[in-house]
Amino acid sequence: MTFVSTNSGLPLDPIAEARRLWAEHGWAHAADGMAAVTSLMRAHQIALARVEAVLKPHGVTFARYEVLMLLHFSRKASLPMALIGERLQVHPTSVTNAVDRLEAAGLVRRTPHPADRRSTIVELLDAGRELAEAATAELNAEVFAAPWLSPATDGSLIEVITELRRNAGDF
Amino acid sequence: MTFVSTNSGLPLDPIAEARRLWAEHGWAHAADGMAAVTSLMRAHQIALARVEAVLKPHGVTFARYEVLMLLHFSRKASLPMALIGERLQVHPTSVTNAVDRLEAAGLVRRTPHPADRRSTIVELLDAGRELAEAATAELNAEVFAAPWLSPATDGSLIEVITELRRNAGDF
DNA sequence: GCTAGATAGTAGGGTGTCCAACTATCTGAC
DNA sequence: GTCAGATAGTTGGACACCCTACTATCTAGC
Repeated sequence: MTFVSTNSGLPLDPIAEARRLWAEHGWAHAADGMAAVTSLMRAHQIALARVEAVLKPHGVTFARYEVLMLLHFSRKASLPMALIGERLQVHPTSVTNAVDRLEAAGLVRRTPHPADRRSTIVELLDAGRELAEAATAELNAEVFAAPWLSPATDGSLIEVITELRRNAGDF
Repeated sequence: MTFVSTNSGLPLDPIAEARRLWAEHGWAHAADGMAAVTSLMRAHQIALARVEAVLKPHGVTFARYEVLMLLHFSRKASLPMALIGERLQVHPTSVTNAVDRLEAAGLVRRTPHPADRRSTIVELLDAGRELAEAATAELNAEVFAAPWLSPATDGSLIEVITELRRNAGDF
């Protein structure tokens, strides 16, 4: 919900405007929740755009970068598909999709699980590791350590969302 | 980034784990930023899923619901395509997409702009207004006023994200 | 042992977002 | 007045995500 009344030429905050309208229509009890959800949507959009802009020259998306880093941090640089989906909290089909593309790019490799023939192991290849390291260096410098989230408040953001995730049964 | 070490059987917070790994790898300066961005991604996923679950029986998605509400709140229940994209902060093609489906569902109608023949006005139809009102009532009750965001902290969430958006030049 | 139910992965379908390119139209500078 | 540049909207393509359905395989209960 990001509405702005057209009364003035001043640059209003669309979300604050929506919250005001919500309250005006008798939904004051839900106005904060609406604003919180809408804020989350927009913040996600902003954050994702920044991350993707850095990753694009490296030839990967954030979803695929996450898979590479997950493998990079695992003991043997290899994990079953199902575990990847569980850790990244995405649907199995999303894992299939990401691994398809990573494999086509020569960054990972599918290997049959030695004991369970239903399972498929994804293995990080050298090219994938190199790309992950280079991308991480740039991501850290350009996005994660950048001051668009002021140091004081990003800790607060993490805290609040941690509570939200806990309430949602995330962990 | 949501990684969990496989050491213990305890349900760890994947994001806290990723932050720990980031710090261990000498990226402490970027660990909070990484955790903040990852938190945003996950929170968005959770919030969107809740909203979409409520809207699904009404036959609309959140993106289309936002268009309906924007029209509902406008003076004449009609707005140009371009203005919709600007207010909702999405790409023009996303507006085209949403309006196509809303129009196919008989919820809105495209009308030529009387003065500017480049422009197209989107008009809310009765069915669209009714759907928006019903969906809002349920969304308010089931999601926006629900306690999955504790009343104390959702205000804090809005504040932090407002600052983030302001730093991003959002308004 | 054998079969019912759970689990792993994939294919197909639907939706949202963005980008690049293209048409049509408007606007302002000369 | 004309024409270059800006603006509105659409089309086509790439990606991500989810859901449903389906195959293959494992596991547990009888």
